[in-house]
Order: sequence, then structure tokens, then C-alpha cells
Amino acid sequence: MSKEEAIAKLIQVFRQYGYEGTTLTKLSEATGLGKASLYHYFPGGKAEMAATVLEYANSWFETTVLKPLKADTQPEERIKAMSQKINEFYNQGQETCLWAVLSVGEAHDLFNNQIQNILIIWIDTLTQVLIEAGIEAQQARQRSEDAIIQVQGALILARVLNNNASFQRTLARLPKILLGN
Amino acid sequence: MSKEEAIAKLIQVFRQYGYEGTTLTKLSEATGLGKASLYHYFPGGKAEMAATVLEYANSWFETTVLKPLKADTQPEERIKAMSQKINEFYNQGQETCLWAVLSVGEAHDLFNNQIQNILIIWIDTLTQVLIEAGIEAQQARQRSEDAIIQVQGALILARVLNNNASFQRTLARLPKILLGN
DNA sequence: GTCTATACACCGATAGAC
DNA sequence: GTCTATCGGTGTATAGAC
Repeated sequence: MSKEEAIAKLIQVFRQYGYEGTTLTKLSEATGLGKASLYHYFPGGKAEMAATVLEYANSWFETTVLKPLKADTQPEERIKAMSQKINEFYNQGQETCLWAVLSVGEAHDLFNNQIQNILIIWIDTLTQVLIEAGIEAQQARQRSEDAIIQVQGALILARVLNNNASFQRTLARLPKILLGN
Repeated sequence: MSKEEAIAKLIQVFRQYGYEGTTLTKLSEATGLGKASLYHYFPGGKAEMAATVLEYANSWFETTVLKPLKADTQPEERIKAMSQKINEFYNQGQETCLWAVLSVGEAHDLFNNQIQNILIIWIDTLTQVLIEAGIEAQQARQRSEDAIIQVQGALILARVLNNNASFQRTLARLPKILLGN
């Protein structure tokens, strides 16, 4: 198993159990690697694994979800493309958000910088699209924040109600919310 | 210290650290009670403490936040009253949501029933207000879900950005979102 | 690189004196 | 009811053979 494949397994554990709820035993079982092997790849232990997983997720998000926002097409098309990628990113709303779970408890002190960075990039990128669509700057920023709020909130509701219908509805409405028509 | 005062301290710990991140040592320090004393009040240990805290929060929410929704005033007034209480409940957006943090990891299996119940009550109560305001049933329900989504999402954004401006903005917009004017 | 074995701290929980 | 002392278990992390 390559390091990249291992990271893909680790991310599942962290996002399901959170930082404190994730144990080396769970990480070991998920990857099939022994504890000592995990420490070979990640000498910094659990904290380094989480930081690496977070960096990997951030990078994936930027190149996959945010890239369509910079395409040379109509703003509405770009936003629809983003929504579709978000849907994949969160597995149709059935997966928790790694950023949300790692922003809690002692993990907050360790990782909030990384999480804050990616959210700001997301907001900024969306804002730029709306400005290109002719929306005034401050309103563009507020609507971009609203979009992220709704995605995050919908994930929580889907998790608690065990029903992703409202998540799907939220994603479908994103273009309208952002472009205001 | 009365049991009720102790619970008020316990809730702070659980909502800051989540279930797995909360330790008996933290709970002991927060209340000023020794571990053995905590077990005297809560023989079921940490799980019983969390369940009690959750029950207490649910009850407080119902009597304080949801009660204004059943008042004999205009729907818009009731929703404004609810928003104000939500603002207090989450300390102007500076506190995490106990329900959101206890819906993660192994705590999900233990407590999601309680959390699901209170969210459904919240949605149902809001829906009823909107129906009284003349809004069609299905749309009333969807808008109620949207309101909860936005509150939850705004709390996450506030925590990550360390800035509650968007939470305040979200609360201020709730009447408009719900009543659609 | 991966394994077994293990160190050491802290976890939740309990015993028993007062 | 609250305390000190402590239990068994598990957590993270490491040592050392292979």
C-alpha cells in the first residue's frame, strides 16, 4: 500500500470518529498497517497523521471542487459544477465534514489554522465568481459565506436525521442562493 | 453545589471537548467535585452524565427557545423571539452546539436518539407556526429545516473563522427566510 | 518496512475510610 | 457525600528483532 492509499484510509477514520475518538488501533485496522508501521510513515504520530490527512483533503478540495469555479464558462455553470463536486466530496451528504469534526476540542488548537485557511480560500474563490457575475463585492462575500454555512449545516442535519434529502435540496439551491435569481 | 448547578458545569465541558475528548478529570475540575462524588450523582459514569446533560439542554431549549413559538402573537413576532433566545442559547455564536458535537463518533450511537428527537420537535414546532402564517405545509417544513441548517452551519463558520458576524447575520435573517418576505 | 513485545501515562470506574 | 488510593484496561508511543 502506498502512502497515498494509506492516507485515503486514515481520512475515513478521522472524519467518522473525530480527533479524540480516533485511536491508533482504529487507524491500524483501517490501513492494515501495524502501529509501528504507521509511526514509520508518520513519526509525529496521531497529530502528524491528522495534519497530513487534512492537508491532503484541502489539496483535493482545491484541485477538484474549487477548480471548476475558475473555468472559462458562465458563473451559473461553474457553480453547478462546484455543487456536483461537493456532492461527491461528502458522498451525497452521508459523510461528515473533516473540517467540522477537527474544529472541536483540543483538535481545534492543533488544526484550526489549516481549516481556516481552506474555508477562506473557498469563500474568496466563490466571491470572485459572484463579482464576475456582476454582484457587488460585500453582498458577494456574504452570499459566499451563506453557501458554506448551508453546506455545513445540511451535513449536520443529514447526520442527525439520518436522511440526506435536505442536503440534496440545499446543494440544488446553491446556484440560486449565490446568484440571487 | 446542587445537582442542577453541577449539570450546568458539565454541559460546558461536553460542548467544548465533545464526548470522547471529555475526561472525568476535566469534569471533576469543572465542577469542583471529585471523581467519586461524580459517580455518586451519576452511577452510570460519563455516559450517564452526557445523557443527563443532553436531557437538561433539550428541556431548557423546549421551555425557553420553543415556548415563544407557541405564544398568541403574530408569527413574525414569535420567530423574532425565538431568534433572540437562540442567540442566548449559543452565547452570541461563541459556543458550539452540544447536539452537533455529540452526534459524532461513538457518541452518535449513544445519543443520536435524544438529539434527533429535539431537532424533530424544533422542526415540527416551526412548521406549525408557518402553517398558521398561511404557508403551505411542505414548504413550511422545508423552510423550517433550512432555518436549522443555517443556525448549525453558522455556528461552525463562526467557530472556524473565530468571528460570529455571519452567525448574527443569519439569526437576523431568520424571520425573512421562514416567512419568505 | 513490518513485526512482537512492551513502556508509561491516563482513561473510566470502584473500594473503603471518614 | 466526599475523600484518598487504587484497580484493570487502553491510550500513545517506542525498542529491538527480523
